[in-house]
Amino acid sequence: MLKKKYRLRNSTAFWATLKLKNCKADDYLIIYKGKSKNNYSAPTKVGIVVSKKIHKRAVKRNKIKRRIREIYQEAFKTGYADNIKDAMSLVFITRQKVIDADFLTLKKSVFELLQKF
RNA sequence: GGAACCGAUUGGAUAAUCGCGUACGGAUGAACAUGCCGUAUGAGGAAAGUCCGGGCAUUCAAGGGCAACUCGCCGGAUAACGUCCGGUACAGGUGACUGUGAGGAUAGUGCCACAGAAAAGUAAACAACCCGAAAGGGUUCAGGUGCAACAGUAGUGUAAAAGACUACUCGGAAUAUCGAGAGAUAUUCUUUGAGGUAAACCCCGAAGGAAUGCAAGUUCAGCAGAAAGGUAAAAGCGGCCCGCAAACUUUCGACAGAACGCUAGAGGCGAUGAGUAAUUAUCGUCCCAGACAGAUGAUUAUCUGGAACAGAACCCGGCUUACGGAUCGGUUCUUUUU
RNA sequence: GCCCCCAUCGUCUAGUGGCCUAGGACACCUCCCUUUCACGGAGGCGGCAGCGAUUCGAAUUCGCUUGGGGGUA
Repeated sequence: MLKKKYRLRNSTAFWATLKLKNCKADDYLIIYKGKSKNNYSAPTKVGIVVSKKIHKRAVKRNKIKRRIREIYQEAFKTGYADNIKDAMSLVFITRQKVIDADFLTLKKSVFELLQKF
């Protein structure tokens, strides 16, 4: 899982990232990429949005969040996420179909989207 | 052997790799560290719905009254409750057992469509029977209607009938006994023995300050104000009134970071005593999440099986709803054998 | 998280417990009118979120569930 420092935590940062509209999408996810960093040592912060419309129950929403974090962590290590390392922030917005996706298809989807940047 | 009923417990485990929150400790280092390492610990029986009751906090003003709200067989338990336990009555089931929003309809008002003579008045305007040439008079049992029609069955009686009378049953009242009480049983009297609806208004009884909810509130830091209205009357103060109070009110704009609140509690577990039980007293023992874009996951293997419902957000006690299985205890009915 | 509100034809809405087998407008379908379309006229289709309870009787009263919407820094 991601540590606290790697997470995007306030709503102004979320809005700043979303306003840039630098995004890629498929059936399951939309990924927004934030501004490039000034200071290279600053971390790339990640935010995940799972709306209540996707599923009513908190358990399922939490599970989706955990899976995406896990996948991001793996992508970061294996080098799939190299081309977003210069960004200040990254926001994952989930779409309706994500509730049907299992771990492997979600993983594939995230990796492909990250490569597009 | 089969079919049921009731209660209780459990709510995945183990291993491997990678990884997260909180607390404490350690090493490097002047500090800083997207820091690093170690140890401990880390979601539920419903954490859910937010339907009740409390604690806690703030506001209102010191108080009084009204309105409104809530509950409703009896007794007990509890901090409190609309909850729980035990009992009563009624209803359902062969039974174990289960269910019940279970005060009052002569305190009053309203409503009871259609049908029906009539839907609650000292009732017959359809119809039936008797008398009479007719007009009309007498009787209201049975019929039909309807959710509901002023007791039911059998007889006596009568022109034919009718609680008109008799017996039994149901209902009501009184008295006696039993019980803490709701009530139970027995005896006697009674046909003046006059419907339903209060989850319609309402009446009676009982208890409780009210409102707002931790996004309550407290502290620190930071901060920016502008325009309009108003001068003793309006506006303000928990719904209203009595009353209180004495300078602000409205609109627009800006800022919204950190800490406390925050988890030792009407706490858990065990033993003994009291009680039918809910519960409670004493003693011993344990410390068991505290986040703030919000921590328990991913992959693989095995275990009968690709294991249900589902994620703490100030904290407790309930209720309700969702749920794949597994285990234990008690009880009933029925069949067969002895 | 906390606190509230709502649910009636495809859409927008009426609706005193019985007159409701739920009314109206627009939309849709059929027919008439017109050379044809539109307008107009006649007719039709189609609904009380779900499950229980109270009541003789529930869209309406009560409880639970489901699905929407709003407020609150």
